[in-house]
Amino acid sequence: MNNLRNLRGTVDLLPNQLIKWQNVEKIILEQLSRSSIKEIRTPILEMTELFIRGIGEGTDVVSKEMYTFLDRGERSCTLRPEGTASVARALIQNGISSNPLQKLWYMGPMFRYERPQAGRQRQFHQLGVEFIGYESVRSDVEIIALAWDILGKLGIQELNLEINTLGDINDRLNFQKSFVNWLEKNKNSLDLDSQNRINKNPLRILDSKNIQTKKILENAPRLFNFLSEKSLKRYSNLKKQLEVLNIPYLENQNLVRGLDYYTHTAFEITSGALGTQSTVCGGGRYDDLIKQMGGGNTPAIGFAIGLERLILLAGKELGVPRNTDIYIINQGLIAESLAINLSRKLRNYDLLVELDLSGASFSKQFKRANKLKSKSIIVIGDDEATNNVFKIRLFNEESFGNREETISFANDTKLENWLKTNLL
RNA sequence: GCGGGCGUCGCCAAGUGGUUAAGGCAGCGGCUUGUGGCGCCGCUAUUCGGGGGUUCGAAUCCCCUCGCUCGCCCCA
Repeated sequence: MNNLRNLRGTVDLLPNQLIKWQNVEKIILEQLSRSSIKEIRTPILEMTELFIRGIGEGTDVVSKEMYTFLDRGERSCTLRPEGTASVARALIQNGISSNPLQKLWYMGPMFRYERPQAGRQRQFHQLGVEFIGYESVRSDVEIIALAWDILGKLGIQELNLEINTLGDINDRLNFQKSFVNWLEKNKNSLDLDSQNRINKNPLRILDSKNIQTKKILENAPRLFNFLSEKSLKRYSNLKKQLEVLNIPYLENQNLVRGLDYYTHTAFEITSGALGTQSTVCGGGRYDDLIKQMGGGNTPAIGFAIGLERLILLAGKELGVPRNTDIYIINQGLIAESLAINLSRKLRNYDLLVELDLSGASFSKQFKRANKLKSKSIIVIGDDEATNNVFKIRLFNEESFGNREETISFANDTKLENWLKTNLL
């Protein structure tokens, strides 16, 4: 056996799997286009510094999950672990001030160096959407609705939307001060991971899954109690509007999400069907990120959907391949070129045409046509080539046996009529 | 990074110390090089993830290693 293998945590997507991917992507793209959201493509490779500054040094993603290496010029490069930082960078670099309001999407591979498991790979794919320059609650609602609708268009059932608010920077700093204080006092009761986070990333302790820690946290100060009037108002407006749209949500005060840049709204969409990695969509508002990265004061909100997880959730019917409409059986030099020409003509009718290129025996070619469940076949051999005709017939159960029709290559009308009665 | 499970053909597998490593699916060839579904016949692992050891003898026992997988942490 071969010792040349793909890298751990990467996968080959084979033709039969890609049918489902392509269908899912098509549905997504249609919905994005209808929502007037424009595509942006940024490099997969960026300076390491971008993610450290954008995502935050204390985050798990940056501290232990990045695919980082030195290039030949000794520059530290990183394969992007997420898309928002790159988009922000691209906008700043290309001068967003000329158009501060933009709705953008991107789709592509992301990389995180973790142990693979169900629903988690080192190279995975995300669809990301970012609304840049929008501050209103309406934009929060629209972006959540968009994520919700994309999942809906794919026929995915039984999703849970969880929401929370993290307040603005001041709310957060006030809370953090008091929270860290409390944590220090109760340090010994916390699990080890949480103890280590006290100084690095205290907010993340909030959604610890350690049972003991969870219990102790019940008595900790709550972020919610540190929110300003304005932040609270914003949050209740969000909830009201979601209710108007009939989008069901659950409030989860422990939902803080992993990245430093979030402010106000944070949300997640999960599905029980995914097993332990249940999040299919995660997002939130990041009003300070672009300014922090050197741009102007630009509020923004976005989300990312994990495509692998989406594919797991999407129905089987999206993975069904399109049937061959016409299989062209051909043999002999002249027949070959006639066949190629005919296949081109037929494809103009948006038919799926499979041209046999093997030169194998007729019976072999028939068997292949049958294996592909082709709806019809065309036969061109020496006899036909000599007379400048081809034979065509349906190839299903009922038409078993010979009921061929002979059509001249010059007689396009007859061909078109046959197609119209039988295939189109 | 830490736990659990597993590694026999492209896929699913039998085999648990004794001459040639079942079988099924898929694939390829033939019966049938001008007409497909069925059937029949044949071919496809000197080798059991890799290395070392025990033994007269190992896919089967032991050690190491690699890989896959599920879970923890965390995320998509």
